[in-house]
Amino acid sequence: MPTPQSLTQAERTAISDRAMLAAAMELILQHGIEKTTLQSIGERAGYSRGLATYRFGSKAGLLDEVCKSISRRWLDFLNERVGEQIGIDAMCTALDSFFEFISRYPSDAQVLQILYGGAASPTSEFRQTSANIHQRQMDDVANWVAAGVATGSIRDDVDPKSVAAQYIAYISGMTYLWLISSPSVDFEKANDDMKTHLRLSLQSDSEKIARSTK
Amino acid sequence: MPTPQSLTQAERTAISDRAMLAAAMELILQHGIEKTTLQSIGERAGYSRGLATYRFGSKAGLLDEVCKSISRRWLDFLNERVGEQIGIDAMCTALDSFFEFISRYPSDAQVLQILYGGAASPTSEFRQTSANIHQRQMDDVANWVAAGVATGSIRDDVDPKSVAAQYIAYISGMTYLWLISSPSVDFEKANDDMKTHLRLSLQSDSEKIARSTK
DNA sequence: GGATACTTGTTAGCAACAAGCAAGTGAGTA
DNA sequence: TACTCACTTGCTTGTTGCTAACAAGTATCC
Repeated sequence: MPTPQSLTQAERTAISDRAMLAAAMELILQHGIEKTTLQSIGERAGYSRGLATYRFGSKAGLLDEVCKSISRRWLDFLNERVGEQIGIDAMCTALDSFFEFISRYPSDAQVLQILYGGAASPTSEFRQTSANIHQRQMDDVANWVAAGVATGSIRDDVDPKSVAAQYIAYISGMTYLWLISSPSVDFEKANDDMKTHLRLSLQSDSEKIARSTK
Repeated sequence: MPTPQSLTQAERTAISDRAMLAAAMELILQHGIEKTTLQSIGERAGYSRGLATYRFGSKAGLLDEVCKSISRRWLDFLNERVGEQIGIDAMCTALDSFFEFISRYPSDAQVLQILYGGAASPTSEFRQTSANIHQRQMDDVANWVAAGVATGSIRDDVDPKSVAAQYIAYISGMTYLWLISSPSVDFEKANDDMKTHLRLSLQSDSEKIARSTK
């Protein structure tokens, strides 16, 4: 048994793991992916130059973990807010949530987008991770749309999968533009306009009447 | 003066330049950015291991050139097709053109998207290039929208810059999704739906009547 | 003869792996 | 319960091959 001031093996790895993921995020944000070295990550986390390689196997393995770790936080954040909503309401809430996430945790959002960019390279070992996350989000949106069609709030001639692809593409592209040219893109205004356009292009006629007579 | 079978200095650089850019594209497509070496580019182009470094100064310099070279082809392709169109017509034609470009020159489109991804990294020396290209495209779209508003075909309560950002974000995001998960994204169908949604959300009421009575 | 395209020599830094060290763990014994 | 000793696991250091980048040299053009 470890003494009070000592740690179990599991605690030691948990601590070093968190320290290294945090260090990796800082360094990626400062210097980008290619100039972030496994050596600097280990040392900034307070360990030796070799620990990052030992723990994550390779640079790609580490980036994959950072990617998964941030994605998990984002998906939890999103689910908390969207809850059981469906249809256009869910899509609008998700847009608001995304803007809130970007405002509250800009570092997380920036690093995630940088990693998604790196995942575009063929043979990138975390391309699959990015593809899975995007696919999962598209599936969620497609379900919201399908449910909206089923309950009559969304026009029945829209294809849920196609709308979902457009919606995720919009968010992904908007985040990219925000990252590479922050000042010239008014994310919040674009989101507000997007919500208007979502209603204009997806809402069923009956729903339009119902909402206008309120 | 060079003999018939010999070449002028300008011709020599033009030839080696083209050969290296082509080699770089092939290698990036096969192995991704980080596993593409300046040595392999020079050698695949039929030269020594050092020429790529000598000509482009650095790896970032070379990637920047590849990025600019493909972007130029795409923008020419687009301008040929959109011509003097404005408003929703220009936006729809641009969507069709983009799908045509991706279908006819998939390698160009893939490499360009891979490079845009790499440009997301801070300190990436071609981040500015990507920002400029995206900004220029957004400005063009904003002008189309503004012209559409001016001629009455687009509702006058839309903000051209905001719509332009959404439109470019959609194309950028869609290309990313297409790159990382080709089979599950039906680009053509999404584009067709997008054209419908553009009309539903942007078209002015007078234009809707005019088109429906045709 | 000078300038320009291109090649070869060299160096510092990196990822990745292997071998070693140190701290934690758990079964057996009394 | 308390101690021990073999074993496991976290972590560090030594090393190698590869790469970008630069400097110095050679060949081709002007």
